[in-house]
Amino acid sequence: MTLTVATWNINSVRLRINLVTRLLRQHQPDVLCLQETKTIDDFFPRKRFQELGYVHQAIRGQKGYHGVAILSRLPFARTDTREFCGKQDCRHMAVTLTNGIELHNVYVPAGGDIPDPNVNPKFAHKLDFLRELADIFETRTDRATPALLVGDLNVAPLPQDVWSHKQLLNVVSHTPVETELFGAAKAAFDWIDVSREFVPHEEKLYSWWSYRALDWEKSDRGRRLDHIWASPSLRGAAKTHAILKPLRGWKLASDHVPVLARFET
DNA sequence: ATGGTCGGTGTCCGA
Repeated sequence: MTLTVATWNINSVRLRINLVTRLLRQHQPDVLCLQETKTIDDFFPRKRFQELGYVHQAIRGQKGYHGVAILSRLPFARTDTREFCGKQDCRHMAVTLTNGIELHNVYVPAGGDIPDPNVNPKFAHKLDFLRELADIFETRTDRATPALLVGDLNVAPLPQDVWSHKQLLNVVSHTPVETELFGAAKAAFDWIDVSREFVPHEEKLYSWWSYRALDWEKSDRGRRLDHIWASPSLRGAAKTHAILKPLRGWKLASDHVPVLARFET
């Protein structure tokens, strides 16, 4: 089995379809997981992906906000979507490939600005979402199933996943309550943090740079919000990994860059 | 300590 997977918060798939096709041509992943597609399914540019060989498509979008999609050259045995926190927003899509790998594409709520669930319902939603993410896999008994969980998880868990650990401890995405719940979700299925299998914890590693910087590259105030998790049954299977930082410099860039990994068993 | 920029259901909301 070989599988190359890519995840990218695209921040409007219709606006950036040309960037997506450039990524697919250059890197040719088998499967691409998108978040923040920001379109209803009727307007999703299915044909553009079909033309590039990504004929297997699992799409779940809504008007204006959120939205996830899995575009694949490999066929699906099944597709599934979950409504986290009892909400209808489109934040999860799962497929099982015919090679047996189960793939979850997740878009965790950003959580708003104020890191207090008592005054900020968006932050409360984010914490609930992370708890549910832990619960789903905690209760699963089929630990042998090869599985991947990728997406914009909107948490930078490690001190070196942000430009300043100290200055971001009270900033949503890096608060202790978030990183603890993130850790619990990760531990619930013994998920492997694939990016950190390749890059030591002591090294800075980011996948997102704010639009608000005058010069994103010069200030380099990034965060690692986008993740690829692999189940323990895939330990050692990840052979290559990349976070495509140069794409942040593309014209009309998303504020997130793609994360890629290649698995071989 | 603050403000800064994006995209879309656009003169507001979510990120």
